[in-house]
Amino acid sequence: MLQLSYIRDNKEETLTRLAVKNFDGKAILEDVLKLDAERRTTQGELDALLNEANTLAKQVGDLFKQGKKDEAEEIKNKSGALKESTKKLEESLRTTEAELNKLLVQIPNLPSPKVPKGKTPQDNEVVHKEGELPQLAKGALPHWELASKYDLIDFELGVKLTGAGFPVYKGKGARLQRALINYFLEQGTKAGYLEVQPPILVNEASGFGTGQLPDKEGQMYHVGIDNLYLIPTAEVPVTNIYRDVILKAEELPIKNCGYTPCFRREAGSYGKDVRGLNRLHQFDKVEIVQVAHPDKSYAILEEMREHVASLVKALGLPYRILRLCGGDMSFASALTYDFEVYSAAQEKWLEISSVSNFETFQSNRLKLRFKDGGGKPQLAHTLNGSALALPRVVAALLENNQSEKGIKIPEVLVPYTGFEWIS
RNA sequence: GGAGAGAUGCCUGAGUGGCCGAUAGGGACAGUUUGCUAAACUGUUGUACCGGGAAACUGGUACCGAGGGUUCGAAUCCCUCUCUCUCCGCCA
Repeated sequence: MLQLSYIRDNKEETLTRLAVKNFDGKAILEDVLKLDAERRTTQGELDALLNEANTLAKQVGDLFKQGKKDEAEEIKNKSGALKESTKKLEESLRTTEAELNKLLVQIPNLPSPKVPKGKTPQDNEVVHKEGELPQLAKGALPHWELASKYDLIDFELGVKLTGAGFPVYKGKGARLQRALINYFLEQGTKAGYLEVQPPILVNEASGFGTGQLPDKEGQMYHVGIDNLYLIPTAEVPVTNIYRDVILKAEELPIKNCGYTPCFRREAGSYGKDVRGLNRLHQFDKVEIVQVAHPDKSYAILEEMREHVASLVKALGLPYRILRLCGGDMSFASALTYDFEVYSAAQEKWLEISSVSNFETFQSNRLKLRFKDGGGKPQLAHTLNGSALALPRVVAALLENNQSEKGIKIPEVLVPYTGFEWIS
């Protein structure tokens, strides 16, 4: 959620930057500013009335003590009359605030000045590319066929138990999952992130805090009986740790990492994009989250990008980093780097990580602030990134590392898998 | 799931209708004292919004789990909800 004070003081700037995200904010901003002005007038009037009512009430008390009953009664009547007007004003203030809020949550975050213009993924800017694209022998298989050839993942069994998009990992397939999770967590810890293990169901307030609610309700699984949501990413519980928190400046930056399963309904997807591991309803991910001082957040974004790059590199996967264009960015992000690895058998790039700076967009909702010395609390910046999401890493590893001998496990993973080959 | 107790500031905890934005203790911070440490003493110690001011600051309003009600006046009384704790039941 954008800060109202910022919109008020920088209307034109806001419009221009929203346009980079292909968001025409003209009408909504007009309404926001109008409601804001209304709100302030109403509050001014209400405060004046309440002030009067408070003064009168005090007088009544004093008069009663002095035994001046008649005078007290008189003021009581006066005060009672005020109540009508304060009630009306309170009601109108509440309505105005609700309307204002409803509009504010519909406005996406402003993209940082570095964000390229554009509408589609084709307009994303490739900022880095590394690793040789593997030349596979004839007859190379896509990962879903490798998965069944070596009995690593059983998609049909998952359908039986739950439905499509809930695979069952078996044997070395399961062990590979566990190895990747451990490896990623270990690297996160080494990079100074505190490992946390959060709940994977969250309440509404948490969903709102990171921006999944109210709009993206349909993307999350909802446990109606208890009104809880299955998390689509660890970002939600981990970032919400800091909801309604005022930190000390010296506590920044806060670095957390965590592994969780993630659940996404992925309503509306279909076709070859969802084949095999490409898109699942349940998947595993290690997430890194930072809460940063506003002056440092972009340096930290680069640091996080480096961390993710080091993981991909260590796994020996050819990858590229994209700076997302305005049209392809998420609602809440100010700047996003996407990591894609090349999947040789499918001959396409698969997104395996997304690293973003949200600036104050989340913290404004979360009321996540920090205090510098005796100063006023100010909003912190939040950042997060996948480090990494497993399924597509697994897909790329299986496909790129296949040969007649089987599938070669990257060296860094061997201590965690306990085997060098899947064959 | 059943029965009971409770929710107050950074923490503990007092406060049963006006003198309460809120006693006290602890913690933290600042100052004084001290050769250092410790101790002692003094002071400070919330957030949001509206207004004034260049600013330090200052006037007002709201906030004692959340929402409603009674009243001239609510932390305090009433109702609803949420959560926590204790005991019992069930249980990895």
